[in-house]
Amino acid sequence: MEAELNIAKAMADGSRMRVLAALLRCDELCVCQIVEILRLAAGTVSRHMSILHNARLVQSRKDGKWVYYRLATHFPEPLRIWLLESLSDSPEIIADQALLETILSCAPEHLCRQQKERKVCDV
Amino acid sequence: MEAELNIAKAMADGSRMRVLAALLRCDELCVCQIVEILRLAAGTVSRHMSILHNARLVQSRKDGKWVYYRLATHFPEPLRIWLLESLSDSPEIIADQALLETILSCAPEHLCRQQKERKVCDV
DNA sequence: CTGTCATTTTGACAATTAGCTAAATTTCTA
DNA sequence: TAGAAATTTAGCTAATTGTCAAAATGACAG
Repeated sequence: MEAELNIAKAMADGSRMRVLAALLRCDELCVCQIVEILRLAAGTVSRHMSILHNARLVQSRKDGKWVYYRLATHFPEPLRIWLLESLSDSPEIIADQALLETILSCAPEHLCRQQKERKVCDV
Repeated sequence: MEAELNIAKAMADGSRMRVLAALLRCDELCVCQIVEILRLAAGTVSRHMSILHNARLVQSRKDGKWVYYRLATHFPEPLRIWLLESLSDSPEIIADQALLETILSCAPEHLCRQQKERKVCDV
């Protein structure tokens, strides 16, 4: 039961559920892109991703300085179906989806620069 | 997303997952029967059941002094499949299953009496 | 090498939650 | 109607968790 409990706990957080919903609809996302969606501190996002990773719901790939996350190949199919079906008409998820379009249309480097400037400018 | 988050939170606890697993395999259980499986204080069990009820994963029926819980008729099918498939070879769940057989074989009144005696005898 | 950048880890703090006991509620029965 | 029994609610404590800021790590560029 422990594995299933870890999975349920991993899903039992709004931020992590939003990340899963985003990953259900795009191939992969790097940490700075997820930061852009959640608008949380990078450290916090990293922690969320490690919880998802630990539950084996996502897998990661390192490309230079960037770390990309995607759904695990063994992501439980029933859960994929449940999330996809039940979250499709959720306002938050739809809003994230729109933001995701923008995020995916520019390279990760731009995002990171933007995030840094935002921090400096205190916006 | 709120409804789905409530569902995930409801499942994200070992005791509640065990109750769901038990209810997946039997029609309904009254609170004192669930107490017998979880071996937790009645108040605690009641609270767990209200969380599951609030997430709309279970529904209740009152019969005299007893309250019976069963899976909600609208229990998400993908979740039912996931739990059934992934928990079927979990040691804890298998042990609960065996205990459940015993519990179902005697009337709820006996259980409640046993629980009371256990409390008095401090066993 | 040295500095910079993206990510992860760590430490602190606030908020949430599971557990208990005890009191309150509801229902049945004498 | 009074008492007993099953369940729920309330108050409390201890443990867990989400968050941030800051330090540490790992990778690339000059």
